[in-house]
Amino acid sequence: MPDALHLDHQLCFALYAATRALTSAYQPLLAPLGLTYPQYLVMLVLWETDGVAIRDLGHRLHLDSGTLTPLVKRLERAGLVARRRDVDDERVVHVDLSPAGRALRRRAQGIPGQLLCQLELSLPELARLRGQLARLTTTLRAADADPQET
Amino acid sequence: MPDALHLDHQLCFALYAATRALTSAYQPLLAPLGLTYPQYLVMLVLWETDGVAIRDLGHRLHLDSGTLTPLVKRLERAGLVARRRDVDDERVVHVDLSPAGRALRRRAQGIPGQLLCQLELSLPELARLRGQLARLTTTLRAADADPQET
DNA sequence: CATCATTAAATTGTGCGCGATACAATATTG
DNA sequence: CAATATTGTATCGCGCACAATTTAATGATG
Repeated sequence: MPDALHLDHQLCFALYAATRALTSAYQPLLAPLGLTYPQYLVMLVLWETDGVAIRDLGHRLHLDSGTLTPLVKRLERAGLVARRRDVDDERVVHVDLSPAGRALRRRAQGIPGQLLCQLELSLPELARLRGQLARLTTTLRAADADPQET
Repeated sequence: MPDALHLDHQLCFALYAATRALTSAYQPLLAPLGLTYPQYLVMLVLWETDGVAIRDLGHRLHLDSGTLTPLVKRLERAGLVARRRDVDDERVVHVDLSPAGRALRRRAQGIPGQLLCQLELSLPELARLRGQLARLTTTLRAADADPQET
């Protein structure tokens, strides 16, 4: 029946379109800082936890090394971070903020607020939406790890 | 204050992560059909509206020609569609389903149902979430077109 | 009729996102 | 201690996503 394929479009596509719209909205705010949206996410983690291992960056952001390695190298070329091998386990690479990387934090302070205005959502609505999306992500990851689902 | 940058992480990142989790969930279902997720979206439109112009595909999916031109060419190489110049306006390219492209529709019928099971959401929850995301997308696009927002 | 602005595609370049693979370092097992 | 398995990065290739530029065709204007 045609309805299923049409409804499906409405469902998964809404998420897909919203993400692209949101990252587009970030772009003009991040461009003055010289950051892309995924780079901004990495910087958010670093501003919370300087010196984090690439492995843990991947766990926090659900990104693999194939994505993070070149991204972090671009941040390094931009002078925002430095890479450092762990002394005890040389497989592990830590990412340290440079002074410029730390300084950038102040210029990023206003971004969340500016975007919140554009969203035109009440804080409860926003919290609810965020919770639903987080639950959706968890469910999908669980289903992925666990093949047999109804 | 640190909280703003942390809260922002929770908000925008939830959307970003959910989208990647959802497209990952589609992949094993689409791989047997030889389709990627964006290609699947294009096929959904074509199954509804055969012969649609690439321009109108872009409007429906909010994707530009830089994305759609190579994507449609890959679908053409796969034998699912054919490209055709408009006779009245040769700038316009129409995309027609091939017999194989039309036949693929039947094999895609089960996909929405299979994914719905993995989501573990009630239909009202799902409809509500979809509605919120659609509204979010509309709001962000409007803010983009209309520079001055509080 | 010639010119010009507009529009639609195509092209080019950068940056993800991720599967697959390779490899080195560590941990585990017999 | 030696063989094996696991873990963390790095590399490669493909497919988006999109900005910027180019090309081509249309319609409008002088």
